[in-house]
Amino acid sequence: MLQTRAEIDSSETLTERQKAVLDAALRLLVEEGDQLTMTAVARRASCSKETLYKWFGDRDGLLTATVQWQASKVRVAPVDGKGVDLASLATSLERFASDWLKVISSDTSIALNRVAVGHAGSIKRKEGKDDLGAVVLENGRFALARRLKPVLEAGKQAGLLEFADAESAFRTFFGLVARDVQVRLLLGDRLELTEATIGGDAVRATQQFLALFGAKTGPQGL
Amino acid sequence: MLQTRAEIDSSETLTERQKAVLDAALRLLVEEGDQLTMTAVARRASCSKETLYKWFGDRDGLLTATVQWQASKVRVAPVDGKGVDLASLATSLERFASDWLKVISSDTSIALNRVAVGHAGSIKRKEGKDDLGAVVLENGRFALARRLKPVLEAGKQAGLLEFADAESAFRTFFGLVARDVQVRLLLGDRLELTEATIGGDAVRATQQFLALFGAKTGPQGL
DNA sequence: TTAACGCCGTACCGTACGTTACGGTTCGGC
DNA sequence: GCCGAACCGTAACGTACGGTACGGCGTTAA
Repeated sequence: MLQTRAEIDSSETLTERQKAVLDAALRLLVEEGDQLTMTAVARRASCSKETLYKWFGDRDGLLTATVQWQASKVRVAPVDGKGVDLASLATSLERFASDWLKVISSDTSIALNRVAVGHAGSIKRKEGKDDLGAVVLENGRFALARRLKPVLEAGKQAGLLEFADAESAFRTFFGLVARDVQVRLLLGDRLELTEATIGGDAVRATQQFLALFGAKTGPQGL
Repeated sequence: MLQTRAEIDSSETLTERQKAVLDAALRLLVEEGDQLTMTAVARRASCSKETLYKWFGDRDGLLTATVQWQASKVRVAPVDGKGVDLASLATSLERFASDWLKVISSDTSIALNRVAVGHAGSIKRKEGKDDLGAVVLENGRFALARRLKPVLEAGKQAGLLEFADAESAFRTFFGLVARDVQVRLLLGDRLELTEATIGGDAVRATQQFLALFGAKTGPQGL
């Protein structure tokens, strides 16, 4: 009974106790991987299974609520694209890139994406049933696009960027930032991203993006 | 030369009957998703469960054999980077991009990657135990790198490309080609890639890559 | 002909887990 | 102090599935 499209902010409709339970489920998910059993959650959260079923309906409901709960916690700070010059635009892009790399390389994100991918492989869900993959996509890749596109548009208005389609430009930026990182992590590849490498990758991706979509007007070489 | 462990080429050591069984498992994997039960495989392949266990040891062994069997089938044609001029280089890159997009958007690849991702989430595997994620990575992303890098190096030798690190250049190319496609597909996003869009994406990714890494010598505008 | 062998089909076992049921405890309201 | 609601802990139930055992059948070979 929670959400279909997952619009409602979880932090509103949940009691503190329920949030604590979902936090426990989240921790368990990160630590134990797919071994997320109802008994384990109940034990970890010091609550009864009966309560779990009353609150979340069934295992799928618990999973969905957990994913949405995590999603409601990572609302990233929106970057205002007001004073747009090349330096501030680059800074904004680097910030987005860095934030995104941190997100997709976090244990929580990896665990959640693993669950959602596995969930998408089950065919039982009827049309319109809330599936975890959609929730993760909506709060991950699509949320990023929604926040980044205004910045890109502002850059275009200011004559700093040139592109026909913001969606296409965003996807290129996405590719330049993420490259093979997410898939490798999901497949279990060790690949520790330190603060330094993330920062370097963010700068590199931003430079490449600007090289591809930066306006050719003005005296910028490269 | 393909895998780290499990070097044996599947097509060599398997009998025809065994290949047929693995094909049945593969089909079942694509159709039913994670509902790959031993009983279902036995029924689909018209063999007994006892035979499955004798041949593949346990469920994990069957899964691994299935993944490796599929991997042994998709040996992509190696592109020879001999006569290197800009046009042939671009054609090679477009070919790689197109092939890769076709692979990652195929039902088989999606199903296999889903299984491998789920597998990577289970923590029970002792160090060195063959895990599906490594096999998929080795035959996917890393195999692509092994085949593409010689082409990149040849382009560099011919003065057509400029880069310091082939690995880094490859990863950028990878990002420009795949962008968000694989993650979205794994998460269940509908996203049909037609022959036309794949071709267009391959051309775009190649142009962008050449814009970033193409040598600045000579009269090439963009 | 018959003995050995490989494999199919199926029944069977043990276990893990989702789900339900129930007794006991805490707590707010009257 | 009493009642009811909410909740905890745990036992119990049903099922699905990995894994094993066994009888039967076709094929090969002595």
